[in-house]
Amino acid sequence: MSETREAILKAAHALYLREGLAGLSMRKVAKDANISAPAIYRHFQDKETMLFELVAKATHLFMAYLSRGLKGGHARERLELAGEGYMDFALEHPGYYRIMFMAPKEHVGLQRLNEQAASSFAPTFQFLVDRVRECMASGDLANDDAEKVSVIIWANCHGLCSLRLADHFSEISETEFRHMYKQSIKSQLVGLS
Amino acid sequence: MSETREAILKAAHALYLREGLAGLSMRKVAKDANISAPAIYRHFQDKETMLFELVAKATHLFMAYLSRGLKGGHARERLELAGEGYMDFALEHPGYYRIMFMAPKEHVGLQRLNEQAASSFAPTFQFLVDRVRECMASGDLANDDAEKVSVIIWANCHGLCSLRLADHFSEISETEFRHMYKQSIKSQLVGLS
DNA sequence: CTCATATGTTAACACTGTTAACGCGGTGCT
DNA sequence: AGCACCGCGTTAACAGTGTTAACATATGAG
Repeated sequence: MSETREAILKAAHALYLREGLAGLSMRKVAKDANISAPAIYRHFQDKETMLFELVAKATHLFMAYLSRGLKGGHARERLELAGEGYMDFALEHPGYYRIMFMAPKEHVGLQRLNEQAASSFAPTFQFLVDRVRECMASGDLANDDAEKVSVIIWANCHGLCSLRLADHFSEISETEFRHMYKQSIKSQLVGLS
Repeated sequence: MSETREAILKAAHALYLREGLAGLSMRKVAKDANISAPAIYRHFQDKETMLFELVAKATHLFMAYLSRGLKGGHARERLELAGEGYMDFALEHPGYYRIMFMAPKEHVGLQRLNEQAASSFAPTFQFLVDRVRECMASGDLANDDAEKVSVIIWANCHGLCSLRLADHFSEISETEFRHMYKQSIKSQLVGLS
């Protein structure tokens, strides 16, 4: 790829992690990349597509976290470990998590981003579905529509993580949160088995 | 209250519902209220506090939806109905839901809003805790830390609703979604009882 | 009557994303 | 070699943003 294109992405990456989406302006990115702002538009259609590149990287990292689950010895353990990987990703990379799952399309004018993110996210969702199918095959989960059950599990994980990241219960310590998260998953799996 | 203050809020309200947060600009609000933009600042400290007024109204409406649960005959039913009220609110007033629960502080520069929203939200959370306590007393839920269990339930509801509102599974029809939501709550309560 | 206060105005500042117009350097074609 | 093209950068500019300063006007109190 182009030299400066990488520089732009690197600058945008760092700036986003430093100041969040609100602080991410094209002019700042340009300055950090030692370039003028309009030059960015030689490499990216607009701000949104530039952002999407970051999301793509984040999705890659996210997949790595989920894949930790594969270390598990049996189906149920693999599913639970994947769930913990999900939480680890959210807590260790809140900036990424926010832009991946918590940016409502209308809020910042990111319609297209969401669509693209959704499609790039498909394989990681498939990973979850696979874990669920595995559990249904081994009897760890009751037989049912695997995709639907996956969504339910995903929503449970996402609910806790997103509320946490939106500071809706910041009074709870991180270890308490992690504990609650695990318990929530376990009790939910009980309900689904 | 002041005459124009109400006009401003009304205009902001309509504009937000019409164009979302991205389209809500002080100048547009001013124009809709037949006023000049800086005049707004005679009535509100800044955009954020103006928005907070809308959130407060939304919270009021939200509480009404939750309270539908009280129609239930016994503890378990009241809890489940409250959960459905939660979903109804999210689906019928997605704009409100988004700004209440899905606006990450850093994204739009709404730090203070989130804090205030959190405090104004406290009573509605208390309502959920009460329902949970009731279920523990009646034996519908296992005895445990009621607040923690409430958070887990809330997260489950929020996870499904927020993913839905973020268009993360827009391929599912609304009736399918409602069905899945109910099933998710039921199975979770099984896990918690 | 006068003075203070509340409430509005216009002009302006410092930003934002984005486009237009221009220029420079290298590459390929005749 | 000359010339056109094109990728890549520049500066200037546009339309929009939240917000503040400076100024005006009306209203009510002493």
